[in-house]
Amino acid sequence: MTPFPALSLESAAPRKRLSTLERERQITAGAIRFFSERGLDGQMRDLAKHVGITHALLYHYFPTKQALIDRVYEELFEGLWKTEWEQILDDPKLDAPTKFKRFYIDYAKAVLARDFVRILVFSGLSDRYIPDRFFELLRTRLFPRLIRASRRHCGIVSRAKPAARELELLLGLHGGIFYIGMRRWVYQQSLHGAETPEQDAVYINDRVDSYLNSVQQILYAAPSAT
Amino acid sequence: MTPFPALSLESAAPRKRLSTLERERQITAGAIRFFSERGLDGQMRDLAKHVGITHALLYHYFPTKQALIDRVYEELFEGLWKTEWEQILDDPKLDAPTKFKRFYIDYAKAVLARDFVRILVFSGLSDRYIPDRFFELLRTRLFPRLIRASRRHCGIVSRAKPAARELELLLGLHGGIFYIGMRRWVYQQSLHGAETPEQDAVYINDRVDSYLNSVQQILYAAPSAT
DNA sequence: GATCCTATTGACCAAACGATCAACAATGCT
DNA sequence: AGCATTGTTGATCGTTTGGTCAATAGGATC
Repeated sequence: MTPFPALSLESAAPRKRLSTLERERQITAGAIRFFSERGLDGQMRDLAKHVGITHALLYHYFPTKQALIDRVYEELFEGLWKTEWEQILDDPKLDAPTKFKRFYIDYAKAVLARDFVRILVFSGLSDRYIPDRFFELLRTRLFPRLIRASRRHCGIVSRAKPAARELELLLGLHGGIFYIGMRRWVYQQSLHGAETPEQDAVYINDRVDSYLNSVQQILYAAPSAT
Repeated sequence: MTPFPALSLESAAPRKRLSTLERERQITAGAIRFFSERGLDGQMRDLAKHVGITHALLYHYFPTKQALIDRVYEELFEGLWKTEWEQILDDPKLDAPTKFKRFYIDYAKAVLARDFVRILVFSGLSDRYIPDRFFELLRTRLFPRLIRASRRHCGIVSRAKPAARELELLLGLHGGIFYIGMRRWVYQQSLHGAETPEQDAVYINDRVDSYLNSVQQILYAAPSAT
């Protein structure tokens, strides 16, 4: 498949003998790249080539393939969630549009990254380890805050459990933003030109405006719609 | 993995000798189910067990594994796109909300099906065969019509090529709807109770309303927003 | 520069994998 | 009933795969 057996990170053949810590980091980083590309079924020998070592060495650092995958999961997850986001969403001085936009623009930068999106989806299709943990975060730390902000935006103070329609409309926004990552890193369909964080911010702002401009009317207006 | 070697479609061990056509259909149907569950890396022997035959018989009907996968791709794609959808969206007598809702509710029933969603994503992560073809459909037959209906809804008659922001806001709606399928068939996170087509319709209607209620103001109003 | 420590490797194993083929056994035809 | 057709299987092949291990060699310490 790959034209060259050795590759990217290394120039050609860096020979040998790194410190344990350094090599371990190198393997972990290489594994994240590799498994995000090939999937969790990627072969250990291919990964070894990718890192520039023998596959036997992988087993010196990780007792089993699953152990390495677990490490990849850890590495990918840790540092992903910024408590700073919760501070933004809890800040009583900010209005809803500001909260949503600041949060989602930064969230997109962290979460819509290639390695995370692909491994999230790979894991979803197999062991579901990442989605289970990730949605636990969203369910407990994110969605309640966004619902609260949405309600306040509409002049509602209730702290009642979100209704299904409330949550679903929010998930429409959330999923619409995640769809940017799906198209970019899974389908690899670019539909239109430049893909910079600045452009993403424009699109995210529009999506947020669309949600906040209509949520009042759709969910909390007197029962008579369509 | 699976508790029973033989399974679903067959009662126990249906012995032998089906007509060529019948067996081929059985294999194809089984392969769709099987590959949508295990991914395209699923083993031929497991698939054979799943269908209730020997894996050698698979090679009697399909010369190679790839040939079978190609067949799965075909089968999954054919009959998916209903020209009826284009008729709805082209009908000058319908207003935008009706068009969007009728279309997306029916579209969701066909496209957000388990097998299609999972194989779409599996394929996206590997050979991208399905996403490439599917997005070609969306790009040429769907999005232009939805943009046209959106513009008309806003009192705009231009037939100019969609601007990036126009298309992206629409993709926010589209992706938000597809997200229902992702959560259901990939992440398998059910966040809240019942998952019936009727419930889906409610959520889809809300999403469509949210988009159409705000698109005018966001995209086509005098330049002064936030 | 000799010595020790251990990071690194090549060779190897058993199971799994896609693929092949000669032999077997239903079914239809006469 | 007998025969030809062909759907079906068990055995087998060559390769790939995760995993093991004894032997090698690079670097630090003295």
